[in-house]
Amino acid sequence: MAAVTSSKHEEEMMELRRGPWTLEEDNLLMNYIACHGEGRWNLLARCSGLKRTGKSCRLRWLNYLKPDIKRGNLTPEEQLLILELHSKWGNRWSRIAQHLPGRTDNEIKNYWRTRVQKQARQLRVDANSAVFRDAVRCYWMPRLLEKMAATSAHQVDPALLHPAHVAAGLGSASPPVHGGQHDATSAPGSGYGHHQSYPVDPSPSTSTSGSTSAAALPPVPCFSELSWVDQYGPYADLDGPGAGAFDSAALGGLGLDGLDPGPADGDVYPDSTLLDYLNSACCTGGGAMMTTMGGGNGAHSTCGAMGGHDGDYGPSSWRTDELCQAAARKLGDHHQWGGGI
DNA sequence: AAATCCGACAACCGCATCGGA
DNA sequence: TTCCGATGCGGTTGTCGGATT
Repeated sequence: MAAVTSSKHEEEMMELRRGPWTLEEDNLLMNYIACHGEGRWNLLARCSGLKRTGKSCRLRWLNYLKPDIKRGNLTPEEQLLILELHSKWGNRWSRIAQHLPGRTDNEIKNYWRTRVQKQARQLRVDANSAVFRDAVRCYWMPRLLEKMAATSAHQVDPALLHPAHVAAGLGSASPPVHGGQHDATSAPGSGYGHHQSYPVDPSPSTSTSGSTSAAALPPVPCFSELSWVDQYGPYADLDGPGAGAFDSAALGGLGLDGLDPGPADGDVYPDSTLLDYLNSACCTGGGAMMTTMGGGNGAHSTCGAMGGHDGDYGPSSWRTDELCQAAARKLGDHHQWGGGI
């Protein structure tokens, strides 16, 4: 452990910086990488003049400064892909990120923790439980598909901003383009995240605080309106302590991106309509999934029985490509699925 | 208007893995 | 084969801005 000790000693001697990066540090890092390329992060840290660890430099570059980093809210397509891939691979963030060009594992991980896990907590189920995956699959995903259909119909491009700052910004004082909430309206150079205001030239962000483009969407069925919800509850027990209450109150408070809160909106979906909607959107081959779900025959996860294969998550894994195709058909959209998944 | 709470995300930390000597 | 530094990965924390009270 002598090496570790001396390394720590070195770090102490260098008075390593921590916390938010400054514009000057970013420029130093970008300049160095432009000259020497990526990699050899410890050497970079020593030679670039940065008082940062190699790790910190690497992270800053990969998660923030790299030119092909895609900024902006995750599109419905990307959210859908994350849900799908996470169901297959679990918390393999880097692996998932490989399938979302321009997105970092950190970004995906944060999305999962702040959005997805929050919903699971509200449902009082484990985010990795079959119950929650079913809920996601049957409600969230169709809504995302609906959003995708709406988006493509209106020719609205997702708010994706490409930093593309290195080439143009080297040596300049202009920070890369990446808004706090990644608002597309952020002017170039004005958009450091709301946590990334440099000590100098704070560049206020035009944060829109969060939610993606759900505003234009039609009313949506919500969990609390579902007749099968209460029946489904008992099965949640199978997924561990505290997982039993798939209750209406919690469900009614859902604020999933793509799911409206429900009753507060004043729109009421007759259950029959809901069931039709869900059956047609969620199931292929005319399987009466919701009926089976509500049947109370002890089936733990009907969705899981619909073909969980090819994944590491066992029998309760599910594939969404068929689901997506079916839902897209239902929505009159013709998204192609399956490529690369 | 001020205080407090909460959501979101950048950054850090520790551990695992890889690859060269 | 073993050692050790470099790198990658996932979990967690810190901090800030907006929302709410």
